[in-house]
Amino acid sequence: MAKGSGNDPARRASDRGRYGRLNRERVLAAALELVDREGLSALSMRRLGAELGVEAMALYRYAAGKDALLDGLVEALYLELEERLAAEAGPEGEDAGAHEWRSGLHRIARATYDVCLAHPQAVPLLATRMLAVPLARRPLAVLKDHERVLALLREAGFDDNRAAAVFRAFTAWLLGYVSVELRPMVDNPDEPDPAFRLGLHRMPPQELPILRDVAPALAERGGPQGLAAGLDSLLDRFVEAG
Amino acid sequence: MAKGSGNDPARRASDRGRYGRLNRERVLAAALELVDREGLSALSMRRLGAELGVEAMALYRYAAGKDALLDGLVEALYLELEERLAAEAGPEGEDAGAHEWRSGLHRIARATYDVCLAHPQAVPLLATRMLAVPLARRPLAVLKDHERVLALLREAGFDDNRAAAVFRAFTAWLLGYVSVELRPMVDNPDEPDPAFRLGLHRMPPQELPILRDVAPALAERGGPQGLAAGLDSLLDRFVEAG
DNA sequence: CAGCATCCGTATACGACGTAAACATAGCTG
DNA sequence: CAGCTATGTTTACGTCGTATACGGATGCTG
Repeated sequence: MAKGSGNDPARRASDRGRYGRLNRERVLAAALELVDREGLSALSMRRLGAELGVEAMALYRYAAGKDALLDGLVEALYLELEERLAAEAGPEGEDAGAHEWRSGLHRIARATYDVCLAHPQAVPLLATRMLAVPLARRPLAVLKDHERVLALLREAGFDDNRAAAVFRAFTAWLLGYVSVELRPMVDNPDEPDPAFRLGLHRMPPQELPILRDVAPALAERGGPQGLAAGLDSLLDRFVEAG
Repeated sequence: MAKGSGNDPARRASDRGRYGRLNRERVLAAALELVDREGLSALSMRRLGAELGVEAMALYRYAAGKDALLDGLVEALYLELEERLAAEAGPEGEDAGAHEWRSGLHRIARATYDVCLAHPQAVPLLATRMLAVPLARRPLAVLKDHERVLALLREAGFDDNRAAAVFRAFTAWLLGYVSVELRPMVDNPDEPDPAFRLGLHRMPPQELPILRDVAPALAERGGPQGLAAGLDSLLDRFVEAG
């Protein structure tokens, strides 16, 4: 019977069959991939374990619990953001132009937008975990993003209070914008008629005349331009005229 | 043994002990109160049932399932918004000034802000359910809020596309602003020293120097003024100069 | 009032969930 | 090889959402 490491059934996921199968990075990557593929509600410890060819309890070596795992997902998103920012800037030094903090904020906003559109199913986590975790307990990648934004603002000469105000406006706009952008508008994607596709027949006809008219326009996205335009508006008055 | 409607123990909630104990309004009110008091995670069908002196399954007569109940909570928030708007305007007619659509948006924004601050534990629902429910399936009170905003914009002469763009910016800013405003910053409220209260000792000291400095300022709130200022910025460029 | 349909809350049960605790085994260290 | 630590498994418990079947109360019809 070959005394040892027999081939139990249910030893699926990885080639290197034996022991060092898992690590935090792999767990988080699998979790994010699962969420992207099947949505947040499909993410359970058991399911994620199965995805990795492992029992649920094994995951507890790499995340203290489900909440910590969700925070890990948030961290993964911010790590992806960090990657994108690093890749796009290339190995050249920082762009230290005179008023280039604005373009810096635009770059960060745009990259965040891209990450969110790449992982729409995970975006609710940004809102919910942010509202659950106090500043100092946020994942390191999140804090580094904060640091990056604040560094731009402080270099531009804002004092703490002014920098904080801009930071809040920047974050609010960015978070709100991607949330609105990702709201599902279509009720039945297979329907050819636009009104039915939006499911407008479900809405009370009398009470909502304007909404019915505007709904098709509402279903359009603002895109990155909308993001940038609003950001510019906020920065203009909030800052230069501050 | 009194053959019938004996006084079982566990007949707590309401005086009129008999049958018509429940209705949708009561269920939703109890749910919102429970969430306000103990947080979203305390809201389970069983727990809510107990709160009303009823078995969990009884709730299914008033909400098709847990998700529908959460949507009902969102609806309750928007009904409260509606009340506040009605109360504040008084019985006078609509304010039909020339460019008063701006003040109309400000009034709605402010009232929404107030409702959110009154129910901070429920705010994550706004983000998550909005990202889960397509437009046409949103609760009626939500749609009526949309209608109200769009009516202001259409009366002001915006065409559909322009109105939709302003609507999206308005919604994004509002939602993002309250989310940022409600983020927990304090790690340990009992601590007298501000730095410890924020839990700054938990953050890596070297990598986040600026964040550490700015954190106290970041912990301040923007308040209603911040909301109004940003909204004005957005409306200025987005609209008048559009 | 009697009979009956209808509404409303209960009882019971099932499968999935998060996770505590004890355990077994692989691979390193001496 | 002996022993230690790191890693994954097993088992178990309590809670969750909810499908289904049920019984008693309510209100309509005669």
